[in-house]
Amino acid sequence: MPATIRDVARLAGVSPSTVSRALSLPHVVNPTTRARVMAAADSLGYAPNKAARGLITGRTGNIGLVVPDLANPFFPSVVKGVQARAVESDVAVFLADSDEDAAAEIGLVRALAKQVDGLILCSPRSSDHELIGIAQETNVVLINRLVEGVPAVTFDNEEGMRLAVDHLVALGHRRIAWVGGPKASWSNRHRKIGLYSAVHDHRVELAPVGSFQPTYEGGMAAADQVVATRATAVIAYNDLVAIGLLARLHARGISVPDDLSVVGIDDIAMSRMARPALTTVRLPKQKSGRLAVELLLGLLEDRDPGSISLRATLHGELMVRASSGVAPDSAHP
Amino acid sequence: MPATIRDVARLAGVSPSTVSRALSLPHVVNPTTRARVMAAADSLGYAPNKAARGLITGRTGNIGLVVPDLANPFFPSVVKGVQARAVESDVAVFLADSDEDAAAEIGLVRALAKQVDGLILCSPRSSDHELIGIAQETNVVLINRLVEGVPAVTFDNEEGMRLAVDHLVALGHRRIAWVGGPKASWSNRHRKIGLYSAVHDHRVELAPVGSFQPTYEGGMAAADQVVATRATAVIAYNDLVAIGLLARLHARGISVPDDLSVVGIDDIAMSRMARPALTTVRLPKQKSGRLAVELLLGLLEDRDPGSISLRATLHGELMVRASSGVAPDSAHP
DNA sequence: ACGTGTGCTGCAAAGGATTGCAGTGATCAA
DNA sequence: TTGATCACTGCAATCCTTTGCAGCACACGT
Repeated sequence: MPATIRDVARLAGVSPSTVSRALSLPHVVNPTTRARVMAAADSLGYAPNKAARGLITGRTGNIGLVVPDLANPFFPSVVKGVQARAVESDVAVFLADSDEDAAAEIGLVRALAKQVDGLILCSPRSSDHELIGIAQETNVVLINRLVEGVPAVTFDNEEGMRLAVDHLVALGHRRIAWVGGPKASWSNRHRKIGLYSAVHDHRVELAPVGSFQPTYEGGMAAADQVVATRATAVIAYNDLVAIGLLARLHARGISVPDDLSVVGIDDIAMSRMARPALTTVRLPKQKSGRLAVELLLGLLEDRDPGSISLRATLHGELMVRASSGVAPDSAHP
Repeated sequence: MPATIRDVARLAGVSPSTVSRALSLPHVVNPTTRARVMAAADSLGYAPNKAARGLITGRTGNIGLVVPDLANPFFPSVVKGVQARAVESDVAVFLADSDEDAAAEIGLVRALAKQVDGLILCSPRSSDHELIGIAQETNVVLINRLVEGVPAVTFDNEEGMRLAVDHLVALGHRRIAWVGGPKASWSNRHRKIGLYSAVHDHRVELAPVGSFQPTYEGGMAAADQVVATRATAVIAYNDLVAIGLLARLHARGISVPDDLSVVGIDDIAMSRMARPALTTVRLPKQKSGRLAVELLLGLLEDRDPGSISLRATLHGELMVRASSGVAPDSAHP
């Protein structure tokens, strides 16, 4: 039903080859001819069939994006960034949601791999081994995960946690609780490292309360243990957990930030709207998506690796809001 | 790099045609041959090239999904539903975000239309006229929008508002404020209709306070006008607006639900976590996505229209939470 | 022994676009 | 006038699959 290159050729009175060249290599065809072709093309509303082109050029002009769970407010932001950057380069995006399931993730990747030029895997749940395997077969860029030899854009988690700790220490806190995320999580590991290093440097106490689900419920579950540590501040694995903490603390009549300061990391939209508004470390989520696309597009240009940078690290920014305040007993220690 | 049908054919000692048939029409090839082909195929990890197949069959096995804004928590749920249903039928999904821009929306549709079997447009911002035009060229299913002659899955907004009003009236409220959404919005129009009809039937007063952005900020902006109406309850255009109301009311020292009950519609994840938790009408968002895919797949099967239902209406469910309570003066009217 | 039917399989075209190579015609120099 | 150069343009092959049609071999009935 849509116009083909032949229709345009016939209407312009030239051969299909000329149409193809007029559109993609404008300088090699006679300006008069080109004008005629152009006119014919947009009188028919012609646009080349990407699939057909892909067959011969080996490039589809499509990329794939896999995320663990769109219901987690972190990921839509990343998707949006990928989207925005992709349309700028006239690239279409396949989206897949693995539902936090590593096996499903692999399946989606396999299904997508054949019809895209490259893949962006955001916070992949698969093992390093599997990811390396995938990276050998396809062009891959990781977001929020680092694997030997695979291009990636990551957040500086260590620095982010340091920002949080610096902030709390400046407010006079000397004993800080930590609500950890899933043990298997790459970012949990790195956040923890940054945290330990920061508290060590400041010579303040750390009270870890274990691993929890990275959800609102996880935060609710962790709250009582946090209270039991007698810390005056708590840093949560992420904002969702922090908001869960806020809810449970309120229910128990513990005042934030007067009795306890709460700090998260991510800065999802919800954090601004929490009560009290959540102090957190803003991670440039959309930017990570944009950057991943740029990395991927770069990979596709020069086939020779090494010519372009394969790593990008994004920095967080402390957003001081109402959930953090001076330590309760800092006036009379 | 990936194996082609010819590689499989060579390995199995048959012609490409036989391979093709062995995989898609198993009953027409000799069982022995088929076994040999199968073995060859998965020893090479062969999967047919969708683009090449699409070229000849006219079916790509891909669908497109366009949403106005992924940052709005309503849409990721829909996307997730579409996704989930699509993978079940081995269909891949192109996702595009129009950023609330009608012109961009059309552009994305045009770009996508050529490489998909059909399109799902969620809450499209374009005019009826444009949508009809698109529907003529491509298979289209709308979500959350009704246009003459175009298949669609919608929510029963009228009924949803009635649920909200019934609830408030039962709690003794006699004067209800309404914070409207964007004038151009299809769902705003229908929610308003349902609302007017419900309050009319119950013979209670309605105090509309105008149109606001469908955002947290919109809700903040509307709050003071709501208070000025002296209504004892307010229904917001959606949950985001309701949560904005909650925030501003709290800031002004107005207690919810003691002084004022607040009800939203959508039931986004955030609503459960609001303080107080928001009473709202849950719209089956994921389900709408699943259903849209089914409708679209149905359209692709039988080309003859009329054989399948072109419309689906989904019903909301009242989620009573802490933001609504008995009317303040209902004990002594 | 011959014709017919049956069950598989292969040939070749088609689908839309790109691209190396060859051909056309014009222009210019000798 | 002829030969060479140049700027364009067209032919045809190619990418990977699918599918209508034809062909082959075999078995069976007569």
